[in-house]
Amino acid sequence: MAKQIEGVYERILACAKEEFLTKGFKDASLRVIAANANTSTGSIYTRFHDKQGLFQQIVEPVVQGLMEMYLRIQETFSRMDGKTQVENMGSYTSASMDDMIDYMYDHFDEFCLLLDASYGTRFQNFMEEMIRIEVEYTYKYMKHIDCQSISGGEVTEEFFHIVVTSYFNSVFEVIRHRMSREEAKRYIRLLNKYHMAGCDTIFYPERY
Amino acid sequence: MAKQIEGVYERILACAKEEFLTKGFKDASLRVIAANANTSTGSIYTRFHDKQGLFQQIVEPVVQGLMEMYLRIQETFSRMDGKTQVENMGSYTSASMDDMIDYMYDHFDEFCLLLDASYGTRFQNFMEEMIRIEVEYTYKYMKHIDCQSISGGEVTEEFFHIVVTSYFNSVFEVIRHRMSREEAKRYIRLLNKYHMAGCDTIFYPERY
Amino acid sequence: MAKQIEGVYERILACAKEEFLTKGFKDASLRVIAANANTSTGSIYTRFHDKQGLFQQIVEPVVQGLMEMYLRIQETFSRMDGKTQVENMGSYTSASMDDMIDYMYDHFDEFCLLLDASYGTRFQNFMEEMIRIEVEYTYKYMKHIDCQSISGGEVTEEFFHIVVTSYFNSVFEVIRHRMSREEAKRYIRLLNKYHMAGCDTIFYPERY
Amino acid sequence: MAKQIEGVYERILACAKEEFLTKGFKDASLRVIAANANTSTGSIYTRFHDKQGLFQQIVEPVVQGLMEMYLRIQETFSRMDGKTQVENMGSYTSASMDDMIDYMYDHFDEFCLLLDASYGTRFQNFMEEMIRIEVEYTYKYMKHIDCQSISGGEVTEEFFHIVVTSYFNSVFEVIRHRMSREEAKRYIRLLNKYHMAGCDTIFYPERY
DNA sequence: GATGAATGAGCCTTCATTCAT
DNA sequence: TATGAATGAAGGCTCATTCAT
Repeated sequence: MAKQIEGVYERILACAKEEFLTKGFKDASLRVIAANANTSTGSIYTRFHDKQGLFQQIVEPVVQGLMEMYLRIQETFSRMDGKTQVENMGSYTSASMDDMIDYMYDHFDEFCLLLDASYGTRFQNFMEEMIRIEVEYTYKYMKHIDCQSISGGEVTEEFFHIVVTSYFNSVFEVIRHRMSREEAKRYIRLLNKYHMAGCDTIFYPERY
Repeated sequence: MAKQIEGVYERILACAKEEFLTKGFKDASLRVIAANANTSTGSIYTRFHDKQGLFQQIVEPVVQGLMEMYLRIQETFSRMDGKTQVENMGSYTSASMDDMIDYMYDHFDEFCLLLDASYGTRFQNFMEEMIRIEVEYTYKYMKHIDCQSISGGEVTEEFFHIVVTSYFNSVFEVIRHRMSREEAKRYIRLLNKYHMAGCDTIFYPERY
Repeated sequence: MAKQIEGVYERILACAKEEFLTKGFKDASLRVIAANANTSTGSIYTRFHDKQGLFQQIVEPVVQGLMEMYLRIQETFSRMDGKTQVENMGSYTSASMDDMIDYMYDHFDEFCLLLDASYGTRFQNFMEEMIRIEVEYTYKYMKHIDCQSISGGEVTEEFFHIVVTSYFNSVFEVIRHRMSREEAKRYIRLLNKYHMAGCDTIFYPERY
Repeated sequence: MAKQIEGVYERILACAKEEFLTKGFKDASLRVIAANANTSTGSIYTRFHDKQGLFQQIVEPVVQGLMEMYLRIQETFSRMDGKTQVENMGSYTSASMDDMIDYMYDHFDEFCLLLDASYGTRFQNFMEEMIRIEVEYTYKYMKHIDCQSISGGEVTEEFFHIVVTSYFNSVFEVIRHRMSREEAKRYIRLLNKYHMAGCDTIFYPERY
């Protein structure tokens, strides 16, 4: 009864991360990964079924973790009463983002894979999916609190989507620059202000 | 006098655009392009020399046009005297961006190729290059007019780079949404306000 | 009634020589030849039928000229009476070779093509063919004058073939070195002595 | 433990030898080799990395063996004292050549590949290299023993190069004739005498 | 369960030759 | 007759995946 050789699993994952990060999913070569991990292509298939499976194994826990955290944040916010929501939106968003950044830095490589190396996998739309959810929730909320520029039709859901994408991408860009966690947080706090001010121009255009 | 069969050139270009847009440069197959264009792989080589050449033929004029326009804009601005610069920065930037949007819409597919399908070609860093130039020029300019948060070290060039990337990407995101030109312009005007306000939080943080 | 454009024929030949010399018959590209000759591939086919035909056109006159000269030399020798033959063999061979060298130098490129670039054509065995004839004639002659080592079976026709090949190749080697005609002749005269002495060891082994 | 299917390695080598011998390196087709060997092109790559690697695998050991043997022979000779050298040159050369012939016959196909099918590989100059070495050593030696025709400038190194080439080629020609090993040796012994006598005409022209 | 050789489709590219203009 | 675009077979090579050992 042969047992899976200890350490191989981990080595494959480590080498796969590197290969995927360097070349992207499609251009990554399983043979190269196997060779670097000092094992055989076959043993990748035993453990991960196929190339997609390998990528998924690396990335899925982080996807789920991120999604859970994200939904928890949304959930918590939506359970607040209306007044609290309005009063704390800024600080809550900021604190939440801090937690998210921590999570991303705790799973840095995996997150980078999702960001820039997932083309060709079923995760290639992960970021878009998150943005979609964010847009949906927030847009509903803005409508709910009767935001004028939305009910007035000046800010469509599509435009809001673009803005949120811009926001997320600016955060991701910080990640891509591979700065230290603290520096990143400082920058992202600045970005929050930046985008908050930007959002004001959208939702309260009369002030501009 | 041997002539190229009429329409083949156009068909190849059209099918190549589609193939490149769908799969990206690397994953695109010349066989598929040739088959869709109802011709032979060889006839691609007759016209475009090789795969890179085909992509280049599609994209290069647009790259040059865009670069020229972009540099002309920068040049014109830098020739204004200091006072005019400060006073008209906002409106000038906005008008310039309108021209750029027009150019991009005039060459829509080509621009999308540059945006999302150029990995593996010598154009893969085109957007980054534009951003780099924009950052360089503008950062110098801000320093020149003695922006406090820059001389104070709060806004590093790196952070500014992130912000500009965010700005450009939001514009590109509009393009990606494939909306009508007019809608796009309207959105992008809004985005300009959005980012201007955001930039104020960076350059004049004392107000926030 | 369109006429063949003047000078094209010559230009194709010139460029073909260069291309064949540089790359050999198989690796030579008709498109390169046409391009260098400032004409079209088609015009090569009009004039020379195909790739082989082009090579042949360059080389065939020289092949024939050389063959004629060679056969004339053989013929003349065979018409001498036995005594004259024996007495003048050395000087006659030497003078003949001088004439041949002149011929080769008069058609230097063509000869080099035959020598080193004819693989893949019907001329690839041209040299062997010449050697075969030389062997046949000379061997018969040696037998005729009742050479002991031949009738004694010590020198087979095959061995004689090898020796003649060696002789010819040493002459060709001089050609390959691309020295001046005069220098070449001087060297080849030395080579004649060299091989004459060598031949003596074969035909009169008792002296060695 | 995945094993290479038995006999495939050998079959590929055998078919490759045949294909290379028949068509030369460049014109040989891996597809044809694979088909003849009843396997897939991929399995050639598994074993030999690429086309060059396949050729190299066949030929390299022989190249090294021959070179080692050759250099050992040169070395041994150069270690003799001057008098012994002069006295035994003939017999030593002859014995050495016998050993070389044995080696070539022990690796007949490989040697033929080197001889006539290596164009386009890194072995294409192997024979010239051997000749170059031989010329260098021997020319030095002749100078050293103060050969008159060398110091007199009658025999240049270039001419000597031509002569040595002629000698080697005559030996190779025997190989090409694919005669039995014994016959070959007998012929080559005769060739040695032939060329020795020839060399005398060069180095001691006053006797002729 | 581990191995890695085998597979064969697919990649870009080159070429001699044909043939419509 | 001149042109050179069109053709399609063939080239070397890579790869994810399968499967016998």
